[in-house]
Amino acid sequence: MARSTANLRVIKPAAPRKAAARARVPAGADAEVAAEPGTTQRIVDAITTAIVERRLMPGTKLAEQQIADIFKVSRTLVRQALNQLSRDHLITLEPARGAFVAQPSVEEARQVFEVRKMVEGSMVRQLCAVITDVQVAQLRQHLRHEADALARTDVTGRTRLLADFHVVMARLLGNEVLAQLLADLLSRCSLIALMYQSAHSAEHSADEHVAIVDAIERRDARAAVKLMDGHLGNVERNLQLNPRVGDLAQLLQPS
Amino acid sequence: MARSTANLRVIKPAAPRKAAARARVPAGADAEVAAEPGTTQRIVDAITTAIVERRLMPGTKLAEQQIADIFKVSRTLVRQALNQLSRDHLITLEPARGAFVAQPSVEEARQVFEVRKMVEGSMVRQLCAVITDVQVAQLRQHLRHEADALARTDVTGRTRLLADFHVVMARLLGNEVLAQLLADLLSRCSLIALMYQSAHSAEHSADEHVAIVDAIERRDARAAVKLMDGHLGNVERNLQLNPRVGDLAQLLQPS
DNA sequence: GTGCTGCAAACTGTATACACTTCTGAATAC
DNA sequence: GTATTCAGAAGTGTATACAGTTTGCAGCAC
Repeated sequence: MARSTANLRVIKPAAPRKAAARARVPAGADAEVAAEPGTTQRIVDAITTAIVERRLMPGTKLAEQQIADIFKVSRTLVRQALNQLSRDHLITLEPARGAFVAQPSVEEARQVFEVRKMVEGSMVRQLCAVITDVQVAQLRQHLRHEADALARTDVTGRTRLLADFHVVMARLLGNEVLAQLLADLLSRCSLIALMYQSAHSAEHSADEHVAIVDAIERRDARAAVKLMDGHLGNVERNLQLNPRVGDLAQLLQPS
Repeated sequence: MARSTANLRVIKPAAPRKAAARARVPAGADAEVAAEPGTTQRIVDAITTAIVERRLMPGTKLAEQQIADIFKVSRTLVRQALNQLSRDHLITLEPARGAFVAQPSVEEARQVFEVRKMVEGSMVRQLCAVITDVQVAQLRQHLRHEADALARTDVTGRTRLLADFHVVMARLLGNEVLAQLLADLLSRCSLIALMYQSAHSAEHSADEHVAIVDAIERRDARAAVKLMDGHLGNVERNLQLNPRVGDLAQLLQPS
């Protein structure tokens, strides 16, 4: 299938100077981040969104050559991307068998939400102590975006914004390590939601976000923590944490 | 049964280097995978321990071919390992220039410790609520190991055990997601300590561990959280968070 | 002597080649 | 007709080849 080399050389550079992909912005407000069209990253992003937007269902096999053909690159780059995705727990790599869209177990889902409660509870408490009025306004604006997406029934944007809410709070603390950690957890949650969620009840989540911001604005740490904890509990409870597709191992367990 | 033998390739010469730093188990599936001495993982472990044991100083360049020669493999596997290490923040990959042992900035150090306080505070509180007497005994045993290493002035083992203490607690909660998250943070802390630590004051840390376990045994959540927070604060305060080698950018900043 | 230019060695980034494993399906045995 | 075996296809794991970039040094201009 490999057509002769010919001139498949796609000169993709055009990226003159690789900017700071690493979030290392000490003092200089040199903020041209976020735009790294690295070839591998492009593949990672494409597969990630495909999974999150439910175009790739859990358990789907991701054949290397197939993906390589799609992106017009060699398997080398595809393998790099798959490795990265596997470290994000979005896919699982089975030795000598290939890559598959991950099927997080019920137990894993439980653990992820437990960790989120720990991290985000502390985060909200901290936020109440140090947040400025300007930052509260930023949160309000995010809530407005959520409402917009909800009104437009923009499912994709809505889902993303609801998740981003949590990352935005981390960013407000100026803690990039925290933000990245939370982003990782949230991508896993996307997959979990995808597997176990019946009805999305997005308005419910958005309302709870509003309540949380209200508490933060009042600098009422205790209430904010409680609300966040309840919010995450609701999201988790909203999942059908009963075995479903792909959980054959659990379905056939107690025979 | 054995068709074409094919013994022209010695896959791996059974290197007995274990170092189960990060076990890559699918979390929900069959758990007979336990020890996978994958070739790539062997390189990752070797470099990791070399960094943590201060044989590779921050800023050191890691040339691919050089490492490939050492491990008698091709650059392909070395690159995989380097990618993994870069995601663990132990090295940084500079495009077209190579891999270097990371030099975490002071700001990054601060953020990592802040996250640790958040996560481990919640963890200890949770632990007080659910821990069993048997598990308390397990913690005590770990403390004993710490004391042993201290008595033997086994620097390497001591450092590892002091870090493991925190992961052990995560494991006691039965939360693998939490444990892995913490393990990541701790590996970054090793590097941070390596860069900024003057005197180790290991006994001090060990004593504080004892106090934490005491509080946990009493199921005194408030005290345990406070002790853990103080402990992490002490560790952080013990660092010389002033610019040092490698922080030239900061040193030359206000010119 | 100092500074610029350009070439060559070394190294990284990507593609391709090849070995080995898994899977599928058809032919064979019962 | 059902079960077993085995060969070919397809796919993954690793090595190697090749192209582009960075870097260090030598040579040249001034």
